[in-house]
Amino acid sequence: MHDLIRQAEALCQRSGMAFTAPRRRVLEILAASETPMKAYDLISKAGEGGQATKPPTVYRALDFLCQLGLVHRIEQDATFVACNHAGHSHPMALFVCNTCLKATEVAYKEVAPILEKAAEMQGFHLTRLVVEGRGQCQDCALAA
Amino acid sequence: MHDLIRQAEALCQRSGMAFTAPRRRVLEILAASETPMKAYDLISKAGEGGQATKPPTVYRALDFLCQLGLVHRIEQDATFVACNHAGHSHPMALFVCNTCLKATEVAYKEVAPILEKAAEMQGFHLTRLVVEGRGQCQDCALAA
DNA sequence: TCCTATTATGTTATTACATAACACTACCTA
DNA sequence: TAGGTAGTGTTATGTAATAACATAATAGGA
Repeated sequence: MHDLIRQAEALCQRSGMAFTAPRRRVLEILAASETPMKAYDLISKAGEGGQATKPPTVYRALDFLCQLGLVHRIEQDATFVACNHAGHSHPMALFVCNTCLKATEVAYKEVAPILEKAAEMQGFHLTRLVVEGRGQCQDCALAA
Repeated sequence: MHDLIRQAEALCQRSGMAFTAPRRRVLEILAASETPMKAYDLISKAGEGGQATKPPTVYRALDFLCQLGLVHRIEQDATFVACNHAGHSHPMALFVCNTCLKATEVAYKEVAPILEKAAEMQGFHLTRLVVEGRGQCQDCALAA
């Protein structure tokens, strides 16, 4: 987890962006969470202790972190996860366990070209791809 | 478009479900729309003319139609489209044009097994898959 | 026929998700 | 030191979705 923060600092420094307090705070909370978090849980968590934290602050931090690839938004249920694979920017699918709600990242390197080709066949040029899933993770399968 | 309605009727009859007025209304509006629609646009559209239509009515109809595969929810932006390929239930990716906002459906038959396998390698058993994209459609590319 | 279970809709209210708009601060640089 | 840029703080509001409960319609069995 501290890795992630250090990585974020490095990444920002390299690209001349500021790793400011709210950005750090949001990333810390997400990195410490076992499961993807909803925006408003994040907002209240960020507000614990210190001063009140309001939606725009957190959403802005989330936008920033998503752009850097340090955080992913899971579209299915509007949650956010810290990215385990920050740095490498190959496309990642996010599979969420229906039981424990943890997210598993899976690379889909091989799949992207296929979808791009299929889209291109219909004249559609892809610029962004979202691959997500639901199911059961290993731990929960074993526990059942 | 009338095809879709007839298909819906047939589908409901076969499975003993009622193709009721609000369900028909919602499907008609979506089928007539060029682009995916937001829920609240749908709600106000459904309320035009006749009696006021409220969120739960429309959301219930949408749930129903989604389950039957007659409508898809696009997770990226929380919009809904009527399905061009109703009946066949092979998995479909939805690619949305950034310019005209129309959605293109693309089959991803070949891709599903690959992702399933990749997930399984990490012990994750997939039960639902979401594949969506953004980009530029053929018409908009030609127009540019 | 009448009871009852089921299925679906109507309605009110509320919860959850996200952003617009504007004021203010810090910092860099010309 | 003026002005741009990037970021935060704050208020208010817009947009998406559902909980909870009441009501209506219909089908099946005694």
